[in-house]
Amino acid sequence: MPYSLTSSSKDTFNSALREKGLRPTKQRACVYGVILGKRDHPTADDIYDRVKRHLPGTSFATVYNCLETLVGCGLVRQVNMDRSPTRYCPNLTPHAHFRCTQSGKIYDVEIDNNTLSLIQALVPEGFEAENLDLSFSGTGKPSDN
Amino acid sequence: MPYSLTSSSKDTFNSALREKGLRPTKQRACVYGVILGKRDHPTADDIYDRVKRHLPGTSFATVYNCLETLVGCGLVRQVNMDRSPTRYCPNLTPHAHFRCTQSGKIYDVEIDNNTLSLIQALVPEGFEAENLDLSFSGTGKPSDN
DNA sequence: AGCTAAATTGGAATTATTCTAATTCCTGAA
DNA sequence: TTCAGGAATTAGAATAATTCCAATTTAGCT
Repeated sequence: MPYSLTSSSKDTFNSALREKGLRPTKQRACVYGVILGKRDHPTADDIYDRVKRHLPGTSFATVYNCLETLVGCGLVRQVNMDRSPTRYCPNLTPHAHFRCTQSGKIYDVEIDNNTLSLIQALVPEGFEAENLDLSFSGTGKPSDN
Repeated sequence: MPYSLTSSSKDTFNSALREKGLRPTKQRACVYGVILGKRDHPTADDIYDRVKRHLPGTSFATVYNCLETLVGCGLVRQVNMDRSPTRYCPNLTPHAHFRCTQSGKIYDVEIDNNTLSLIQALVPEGFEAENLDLSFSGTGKPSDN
């Protein structure tokens, strides 16, 4: 049973890939689907497990390939926290991350426009920032412990 | 010829370690010294090379151990940019980092107090941030290319 | 000086990720 | 519709950064 995307996310998916001349394969759709389906900032490993439930033959290399492709198409974001395995996130709005050092859980943190523009203004003259990463770590919700 | 710290940084070093009941060994002093001596955000590998020039017998494990200790004492900061090797920085003031994707160089970026407090205010109710990481990547100074 | 815990050492182990070469799959031109 | 050629996937090997481990050395007390 291949993973089924909703028709709206399938459109997003198809056009993002076609725009880059890439093929919307079932593996890519599945990887995208599992990331959209459970927005818990899964690692490549988590994603591999979930994808295998839908497409049992899928290899690790394919999961990594698909993730790279999806990131390249702007469909998902990579979230790197310290040295821990990379996590993936379908939230494309500008936002920060908070990691609870006790539970390891990662939460999205909204960035309001005012703060966002002040942050962007930190970049010195002559530098051009394409990417910004903001993350916090500390103790999270009491329910995490 | 063991690395010699200036007397003021030697004081900082000694008291930071003593405060935690740790010993100010020559390897630790040397690792701290090379990080202070060339503030170019070196990797563990870079640090290893530099330390070996002063204390030839030093092992990789020791460099990692020392770095962990120094970070734990608050003498240096770890800088993680994406998946690249961890870098180390003796600048303890609140600051962000900018990585030039062409040259790989990392620059410190000051954060003014106003922006800093707005960033801290992003952390939701009930969460307690101990750490904040802000980094940019993009094209840096023309001289880098 | 001698004891004890802390630190260092070299090398093996681990872990996430990337690479490689072979195979399979799509797509579009004939 | 077939088939050629590029794109994607696959399994497994390779890599790179970091951590672990057991043995040895060192430093700071008594």
